[in-house]
Amino acid sequence: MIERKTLKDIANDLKLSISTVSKSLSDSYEISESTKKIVKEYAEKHNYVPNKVARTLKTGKTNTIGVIVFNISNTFISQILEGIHKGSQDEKYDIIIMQSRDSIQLEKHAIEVLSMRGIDGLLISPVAFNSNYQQLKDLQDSGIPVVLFDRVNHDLQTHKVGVENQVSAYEATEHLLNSGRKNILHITGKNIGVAEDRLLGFKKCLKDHGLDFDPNLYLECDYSKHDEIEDSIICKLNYLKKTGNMVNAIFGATDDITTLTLGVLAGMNIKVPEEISVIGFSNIRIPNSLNPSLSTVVQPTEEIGLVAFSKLIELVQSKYPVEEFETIELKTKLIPRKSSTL
Amino acid sequence: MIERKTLKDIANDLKLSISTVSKSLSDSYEISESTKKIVKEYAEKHNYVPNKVARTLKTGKTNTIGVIVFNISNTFISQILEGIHKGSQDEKYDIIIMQSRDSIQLEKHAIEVLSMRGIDGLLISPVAFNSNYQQLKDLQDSGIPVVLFDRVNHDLQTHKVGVENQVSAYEATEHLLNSGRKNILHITGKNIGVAEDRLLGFKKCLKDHGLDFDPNLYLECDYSKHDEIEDSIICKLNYLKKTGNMVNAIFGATDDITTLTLGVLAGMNIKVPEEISVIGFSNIRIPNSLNPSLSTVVQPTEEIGLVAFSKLIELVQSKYPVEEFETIELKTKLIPRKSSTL
DNA sequence: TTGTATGCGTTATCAT
DNA sequence: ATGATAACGCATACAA
Repeated sequence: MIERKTLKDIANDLKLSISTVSKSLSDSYEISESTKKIVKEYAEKHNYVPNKVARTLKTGKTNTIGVIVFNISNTFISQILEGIHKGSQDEKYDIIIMQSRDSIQLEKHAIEVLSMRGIDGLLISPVAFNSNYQQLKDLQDSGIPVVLFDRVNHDLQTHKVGVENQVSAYEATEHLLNSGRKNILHITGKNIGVAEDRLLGFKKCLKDHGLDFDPNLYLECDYSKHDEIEDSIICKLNYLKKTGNMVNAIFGATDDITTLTLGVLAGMNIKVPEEISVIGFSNIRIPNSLNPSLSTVVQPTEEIGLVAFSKLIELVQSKYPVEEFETIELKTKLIPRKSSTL
Repeated sequence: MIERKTLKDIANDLKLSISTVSKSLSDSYEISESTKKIVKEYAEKHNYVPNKVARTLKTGKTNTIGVIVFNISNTFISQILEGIHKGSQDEKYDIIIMQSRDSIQLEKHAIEVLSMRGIDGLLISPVAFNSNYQQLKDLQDSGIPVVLFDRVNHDLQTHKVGVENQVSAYEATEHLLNSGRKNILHITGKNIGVAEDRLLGFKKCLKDHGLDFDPNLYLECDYSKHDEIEDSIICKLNYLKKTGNMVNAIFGATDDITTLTLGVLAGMNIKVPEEISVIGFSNIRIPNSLNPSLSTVVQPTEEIGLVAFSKLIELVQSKYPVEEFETIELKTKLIPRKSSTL
């Protein structure tokens, strides 16, 4: 077992003082070139690694950013994380990722763990509207900036980075209507911070096309009970069938819901798009050819991550408290495929 | 801006000593119940959060595990991370994830960053055979245990957690052969730690069926140049076509390669499985119905993560240096679909 | 039962 | 140009 060298060790070995060694390694102008050279070479040779923990304790800066998402293995999320990661590498920040699994309790716990451990800033896609508002506010007040991404429907005053939910939903809906499908079931997540605007866009589009929104053609799934989503979709479809109100299109408001819906339809032996067209927010990355039955609203996930990260760093590095916050809405891309264009 | 309270602050406010406060909060037997009560209530009220950085500096334990993977947004990897995360939550460990992007240089950097920051252990899926051997060895020697997962073909002496690569490849190959496809192109990654065994299984199966391995029907892609993989596949297929040696099946040795191959085939307008059957290692989670053309070898990703994590924690928490290491090979599942069963 | 003092490895301030 | 020393927040051995 080899112990790691500290400044003290090097100082002893070289018969120098700790501060001389420290300054040499940080290339201070106070130290002579010759001494610097000796110290640096010695450090290199014994591969000295500075203890970041000690440095953090001293400087108060952790060079770490906390990220809270509901599930890292979700395609959409992992693409955003990719963007965050890219940003972090340029800026020499480390990233600690925690999962909320769409539970307010776990989200709270994640915030606590991160705040204990010490972070310079927090990126969060909150579980629900105003979830853990007070904790996030306290964090901000203690000097740790917070930036919201993806699910930005939250009262916290800060930068928010998401997509044009309303517009995107409007366009997707219009696409369905234009292909002749007028009975559209809207499936969404309960209280998840993007649902509201997407529903608004959906409704607005119907209205603009002279159609009424039918509350029966609306299903809200509980994300915190993820396992039950499929069942509730099946249930809804069966109910509609039984009441002679079967739809000819489905609008999936999130990545998860869209994918699950397709699975359910396949399981029920309902042909897509012949019987039911499907359009949905989705970022699954598979070749078009593999996935002919799904028209998608694609979000610029990596960009969301990158932008959110850089807005956060802006706050972290700003010398004075920031008062003016931005809400950034990135554009999405509508990709029509066979599922909605018979 | 509200400052966070420290032990010192509480001690001052309560006219107690720092150590009394410290001991109270850790429920020491030395402190009277009444004092403990006062301190705890005060701490709770001002929501005191212990400074983990300081604690780490003192105790030497970070309660953090480093994880190095080549790409977090890869489906396969993110599923493994999910498993690691699950394990870590039970054990109260935090996870720091770094990406190597299949570059030995970046992998080295990741190891350095993690070791600077302080971790109690490292989980790594190495870039290549013996990549950064010395750094990992040094880490081990300095008392930070390392566990390898996924790509376990590496000389480092430690626990290794992967799947039965040889057996899985054998079975997948046999599946192709049994469906009558004998001209199989094997596409794999160069030097990535799972390739070798999968190729061995492939060859063995051919041999057992009285077939020779044709070096022309073999393509090795360079993962560190990810963007070029598609081109090299296209190139290979064109070459085979030109030389009148066209295959009727493809074996994809990794998740990425398999997906890319399908994209390429679609782009070239080659019908799957009519013209070319495809079977591959793949963990993309989409309903069967969406993905009828791909037979897969599915790996127990979450289990890989969980097992790797628990083996690491075993090392982290063991009082004495461990000498006996295990190589764990989990079972995979072959899922035949239309792509290989005309 | 409570308090004092020390050190973890840095950085930074102030001598020399 | 180099060195001595204090401080970051906590845990802990030891003193009272």
